[in-house]
Amino acid sequence: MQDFQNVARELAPVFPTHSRWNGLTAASTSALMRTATMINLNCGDQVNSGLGVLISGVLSVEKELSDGRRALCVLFHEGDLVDLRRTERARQGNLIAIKESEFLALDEDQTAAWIAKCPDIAGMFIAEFGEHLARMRDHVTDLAFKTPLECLASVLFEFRRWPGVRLGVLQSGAFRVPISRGNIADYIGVKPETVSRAIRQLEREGLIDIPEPDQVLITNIPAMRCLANGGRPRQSTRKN
Amino acid sequence: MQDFQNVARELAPVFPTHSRWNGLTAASTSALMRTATMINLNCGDQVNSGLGVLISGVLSVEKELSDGRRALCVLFHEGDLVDLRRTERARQGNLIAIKESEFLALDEDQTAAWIAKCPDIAGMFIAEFGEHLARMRDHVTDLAFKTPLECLASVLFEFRRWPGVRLGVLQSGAFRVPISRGNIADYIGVKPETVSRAIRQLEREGLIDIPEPDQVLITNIPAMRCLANGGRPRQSTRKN
DNA sequence: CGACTTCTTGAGGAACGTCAACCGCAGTGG
DNA sequence: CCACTGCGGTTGACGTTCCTCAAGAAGTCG
Repeated sequence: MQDFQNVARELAPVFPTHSRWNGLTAASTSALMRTATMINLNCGDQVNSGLGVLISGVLSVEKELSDGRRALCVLFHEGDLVDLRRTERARQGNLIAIKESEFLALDEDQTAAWIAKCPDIAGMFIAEFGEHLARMRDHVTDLAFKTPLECLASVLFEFRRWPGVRLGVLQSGAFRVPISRGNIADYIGVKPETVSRAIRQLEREGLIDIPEPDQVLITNIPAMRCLANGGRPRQSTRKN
Repeated sequence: MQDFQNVARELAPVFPTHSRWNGLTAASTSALMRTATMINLNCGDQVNSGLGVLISGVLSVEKELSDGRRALCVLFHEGDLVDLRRTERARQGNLIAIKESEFLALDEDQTAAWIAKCPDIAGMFIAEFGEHLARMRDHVTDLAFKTPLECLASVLFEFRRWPGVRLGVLQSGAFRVPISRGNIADYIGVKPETVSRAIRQLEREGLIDIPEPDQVLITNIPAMRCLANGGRPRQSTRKN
């Protein structure tokens, strides 16, 4: 009840501006809000709810192995629908916050009912899912056959597309890398050392600039794009 | 018109038995069918439609690079909803048939209208999407940090879960590997040679049996499961 | 039979993971 | 104020791994 009131009272500022959630009808929005609970998360916190909308920050589905290997198999940014409801699979992984975040958790049963009742809510879920599937296909492509340098270029472009990471326009496209190097490594399936070396190399070659440790400016966009699309395959082992 | 009649006349046998599509109401089914076109595909054929249901066979989203590297970023099996409608992303990839397949293509606009009108169709899409997202998260986990041997074990379990691959019960769980070694390689992000060596090794260690080149019997399920969950990390480079 | 494809096996090298050490920074406590 | 600790990031050395290449085996199709 209290949560409901908190959320409903300031309904307008809940969803990030320009997020597609603002396209819902007022009725659907308030219906969803009635099932919602806002959760504030610190970096590293695990999220118990598997359904909701990320208002700000970064969440990730983390999978760990007993020997310490760790993968971040999805990243969620602000405005994303988070839906991990299908848990019948073996190792589902944990939903964790990668930085301080605000998560609008939705009640699973009530939301399911609203999906059935409101076509626009169902359409929103379908649109979000389609977007996430496309994103994951890209990510799988990166992981499957790209070298670390290419992966890094690709993931930098991905971050650059995120809302809220762009710095002042005067900086001509510099943006804030929203997650740590270690997490980037776990996301692209390499070790932190490799990420560090790859970033150095991109910088040495003049493709990117690192004004601050957590900021990136892509100085040679065509070359980086080419790299992200597979411009640097593994070199031949043939002698001469 | 002709296609519609063909499909609608034999409506019952269209969807694979036990597929969740049979749970739709009769009205919704016939509504969908009215927008449907059955397409027969040979191995290697590219599918132009980006929306439909796979009735039999195997489809895959293939991404290629100019230097010949190739990745299969998703596999679809019978009963799966195929939806590649979001194409605003850079490199979308091609939907191709990995073996002879029957694909029930749906008209995008009409289907969108039916999704908005029929809650059970919308629910079906949402359920399928959720399932696919979970599958892709698992696959990303494999690709991100597993060794080829572990990947192979994991993908063998994935195939074993597919409908229609199980052989006679007398064979005690042997199943038909539905795709070629080369395609397995592209799916788990390694080279065909590595797949070949990994299969040999699993066989040598007595974890699996290969009665026919395209069949697998997992003889030591617990050990294989352990392997698939990360039981064989890279060995240390430390000298004792 | 030859031409072709797919799979297999082997040899060798580049690359990335492993380990270790160091740096800078933030927090803590004296 | 400084020492201590812990953490994230960086750099270097080294070795396993898996990719590259090549060649042969096995199956398919004409």
